[in-house]
Amino acid sequence: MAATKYIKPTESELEILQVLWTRGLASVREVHEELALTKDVGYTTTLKLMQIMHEKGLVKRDDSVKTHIYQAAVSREKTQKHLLGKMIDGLFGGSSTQLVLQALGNHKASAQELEEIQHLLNNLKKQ
Amino acid sequence: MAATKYIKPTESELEILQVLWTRGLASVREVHEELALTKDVGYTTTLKLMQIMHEKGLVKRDDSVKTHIYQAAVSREKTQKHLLGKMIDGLFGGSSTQLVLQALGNHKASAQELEEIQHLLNNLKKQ
DNA sequence: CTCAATATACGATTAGTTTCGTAAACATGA
DNA sequence: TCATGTTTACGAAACTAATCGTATATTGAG
Repeated sequence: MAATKYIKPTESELEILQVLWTRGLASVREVHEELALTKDVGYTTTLKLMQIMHEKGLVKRDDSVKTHIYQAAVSREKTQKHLLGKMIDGLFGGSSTQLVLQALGNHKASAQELEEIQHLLNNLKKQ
Repeated sequence: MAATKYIKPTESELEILQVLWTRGLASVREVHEELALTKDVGYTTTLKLMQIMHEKGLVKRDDSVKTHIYQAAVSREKTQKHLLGKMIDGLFGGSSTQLVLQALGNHKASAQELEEIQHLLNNLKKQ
């Protein structure tokens, strides 16, 4: 039983996955409209990308109806984990702590968010 | 006065920057030997990449001697900050906290590292 | 039914990345 | 000197990503 090889989404593919992760199900049109809010791109470009993603197995689709309905085939969490791990190894010398320090240092977090982190930290300390 | 545009290093370029960041100064040969430890690549490939990086302004070099000596022209911290910010926006919905939770959850950190994070956390809480 | 709107499919182009072969310059030791 | 090894420079090939034009199919309004 072959472990299905992890496919690294390209940047454009990630943008599309974003939309699918938050919407669940979406047509090419819907995805495109959302992308078009923040970038200037043609409809067929979005279509083509989603077709490629389908070939790669990044998305699933229901093509029993004329307007195909897509959904992500990879989970947000798995993808985050993979890319984060890659970044930690490649850019932070394998130290997740360095990454955490950098992230917290540069981006503002609310008091509530800090509490969440404190919570997790307490749990980790217990072990 | 134009803000010098941020150049995003490619994956291969990042590998080279890694070496330069830790060594400070290095010849192509030295960088190549280090890369060759973990990947199979020809010498001229490394050379070419470093030449391209020089054109892009990612590295500086002293070519007053026959064997050119290179060093990074972009700092590790700035690069980390940039790529991390991109990842937070693109993959974690803009929430650095989500990224931190994910990072701490998946990678083990030593007690000492946890203390470092606790420190930073305390400082952030005070504000 | 026919026309217009909208959908998918697909090929081609462009740009960027990575790779390496080959040539030319240069230094060094025999 | 001259042969050898090391270096840089350069061009081109192979590959990937992203873009869009055009053709074709399908649906629905009139």
